[in-house]
Amino acid sequence: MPPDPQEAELYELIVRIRACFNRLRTVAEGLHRDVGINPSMRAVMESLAARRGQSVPDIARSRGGSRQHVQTIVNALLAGGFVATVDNPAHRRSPLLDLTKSGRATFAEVSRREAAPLARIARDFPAAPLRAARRALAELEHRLDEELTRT
Amino acid sequence: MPPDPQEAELYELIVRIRACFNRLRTVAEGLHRDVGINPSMRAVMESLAARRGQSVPDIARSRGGSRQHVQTIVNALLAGGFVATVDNPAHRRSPLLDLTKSGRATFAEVSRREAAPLARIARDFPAAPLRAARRALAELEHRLDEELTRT
DNA sequence: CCGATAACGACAACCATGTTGTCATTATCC
DNA sequence: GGATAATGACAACATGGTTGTCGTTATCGG
Repeated sequence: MPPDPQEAELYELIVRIRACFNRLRTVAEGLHRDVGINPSMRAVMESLAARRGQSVPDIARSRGGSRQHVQTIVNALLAGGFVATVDNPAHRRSPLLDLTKSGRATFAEVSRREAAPLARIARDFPAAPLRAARRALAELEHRLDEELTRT
Repeated sequence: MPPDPQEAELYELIVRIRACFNRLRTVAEGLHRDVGINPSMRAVMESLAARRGQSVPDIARSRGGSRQHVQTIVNALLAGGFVATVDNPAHRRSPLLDLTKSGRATFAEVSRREAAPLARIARDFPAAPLRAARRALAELEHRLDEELTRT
């Protein structure tokens, strides 16, 4: 633990971020159990829910992942019938993707499942600290980006 | 995004937690590059720095991980000469562990490396929101634990 | 129009981190 | 002293990726 109080406070916040992240991940895993998708697949479905008709490289670019990784996720989604291909007028071999009816239903189901825990946790959560935390983490995120782009 | 403003705020906070976590992980990876250890190994070393003379199951219990996983980490630490075994008077086949001189030096080096980014980020960070964020995340952590122990 | 170049799908090979299960050995408890 | 729990060692597997390569397909500059 750093001696400087401000740094100690930041260090403690970082510890909390890690602890919360791990718990959030565990909760998210529970949400996705038994619906045939995992959080990665859900993230890609979210991209397609926000903007339909994207190709695999489109999704990879918008999400920052590798093209190959997104491809494997999309392949799993295709195998599960959650997304379907649509002819791409701009590229013969690179089809556009869209959620199927089943894919939309599964996505909605996961969203529905997460609503209850979210409401339970948000209920009576002190509003002002919540806002402050969101803003502080946005600032921290920004500073970490600066840290990462240091040459 | 949930319609309720309070839930939306919480949702946004969760998004920020994930974003910060990923950046923190990337920064941490940079800190460990070229010193021969990874963050997992460092965590075990931290346990040993805090209390020397623990056995593998001791560390596993205190850190919540599986015994086998800690064993693989400890094996890597032994192979790298970062920790050494000490005879365990209470168990012939389960030696106690201790950081070697090299292990202590490496641990100190990583700690030293992280001091600079920590100080840069903490510098001029608004103190009140930082405290509020730490407290809010502690509360969130607690509520997530309740969520996870729901039957 | 044509050639170079970039982007694409598909596939394989890895890698890292961590879990789970099993076995023989060793402590511990009744 | 005998049942039971704890331990090290090892294998198998799961997950979520990355990296590299290949042949094909668009795109852009001349």
